[in-house]
Amino acid sequence: MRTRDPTPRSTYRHGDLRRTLLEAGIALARERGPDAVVLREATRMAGVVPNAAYRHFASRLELMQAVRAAALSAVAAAIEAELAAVPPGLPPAEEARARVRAVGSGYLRFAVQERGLFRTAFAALDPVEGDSDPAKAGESGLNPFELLGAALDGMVAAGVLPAERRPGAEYLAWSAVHGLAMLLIDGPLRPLPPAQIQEIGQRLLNMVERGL
Amino acid sequence: MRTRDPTPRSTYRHGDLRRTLLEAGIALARERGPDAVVLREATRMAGVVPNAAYRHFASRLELMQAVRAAALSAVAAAIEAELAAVPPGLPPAEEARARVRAVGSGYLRFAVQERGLFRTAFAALDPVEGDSDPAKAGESGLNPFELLGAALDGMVAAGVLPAERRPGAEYLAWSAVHGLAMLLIDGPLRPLPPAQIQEIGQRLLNMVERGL
DNA sequence: TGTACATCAGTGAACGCGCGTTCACTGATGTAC
DNA sequence: TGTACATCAGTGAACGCGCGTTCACTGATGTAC
Repeated sequence: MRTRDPTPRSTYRHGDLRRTLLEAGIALARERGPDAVVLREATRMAGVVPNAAYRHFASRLELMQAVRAAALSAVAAAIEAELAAVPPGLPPAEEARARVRAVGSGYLRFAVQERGLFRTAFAALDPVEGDSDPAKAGESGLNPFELLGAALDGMVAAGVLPAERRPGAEYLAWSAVHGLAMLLIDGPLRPLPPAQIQEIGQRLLNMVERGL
Repeated sequence: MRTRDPTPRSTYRHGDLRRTLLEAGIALARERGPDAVVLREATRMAGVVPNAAYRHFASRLELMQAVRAAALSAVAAAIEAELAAVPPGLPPAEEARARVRAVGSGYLRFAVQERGLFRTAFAALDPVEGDSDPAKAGESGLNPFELLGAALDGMVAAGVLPAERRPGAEYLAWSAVHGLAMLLIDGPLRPLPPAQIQEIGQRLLNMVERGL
């Protein structure tokens, strides 16, 4: 399993091994999901002896967590990109709705386009695990969940969502979108052509909008 | 890792090793999820030498698939139990709605109570895998997805769901419920107390009902 | 500006582990005569 | 009803694999004088 050339160095020191290992880990996660993030493989890709990794990560788990944080950032960035594409100048109610939809679309788009990273971002690392690291943020400094929360707040502010329905609403919306992502990625909807994926995604967002 | 006593036999022949191995596999999946379904461990639990398994399963994957089928049956059975508890004598519209909710509740209940089996039932077996075995059925002979479909058909028949919205509706409903199950099992909602789990489940089902 | 030295990133070799799987076997069972 | 024999379920021993991780090391770097 040669995922990347061993990149022989001329120098004894590597330069920035930590970053290189992290990027190797991300590449593995992108290609084959969280289980593919193997410490030895990352060092191979970096052209370095296996135990060199221990200068930078205390264990495989620590590397894994760094990769996971990067994957979460990437999800946030995808959502932010979609938010940035919301046309300006809409009436407030429309804009608020469009922003919530954008969060959902960005999430779904990322799931489909970066299957391995998406699974890495949300995989339970271990059967029972602390999981207490704060989810990593995107450019805005918000993680995907917080971006969704902000969009929902916007709906309340625009008078589109009754305030008494706001608490916990992110869990409902997140559930719907996350569930569809799973069905598209690992489940029976995997073979769907892009156009149908797009359509079912929009229908799901309609359901959420109407149902919240 | 002694998960179960090795159950020493007195007879040379085992009797029903296939069933015993399958049950060992199910026990492992129940306790620690799909990755815990390890061929050697199953034979240890059965009190048999590792390669004895090959008389009954061609490979670890084949055992895994049998365990997965059993897990899917268990999901279906949980849903059927919830369906059976729908009170009789409701007006048709109410009953149709109650049945759809029952499918969702059964699914969620199973996910929370049988975390390991649930994950096994829906885990992608391998990064890229055929997945073409027909989902195993419960008592009714229907798998979870088909049970949901039947309940939705009931809503159309009762005039509660416009027929033109019926096609594909199972994917929307399934997404929502499956997503919540994931958040409850592996995600940030894991620590929620049972009462709150119940409440958010009902709110989600409200959203689906209203949004479909 | 030049030199001595502490630091510490990466090396080399090796562990023990548990896994799935293969091979040639042995001995209990049940069927044919 | 009794015996010979084919079948085939489970045994025993061994493989090669890749993994995470530990140990004592070496040699490039950069700082203090």
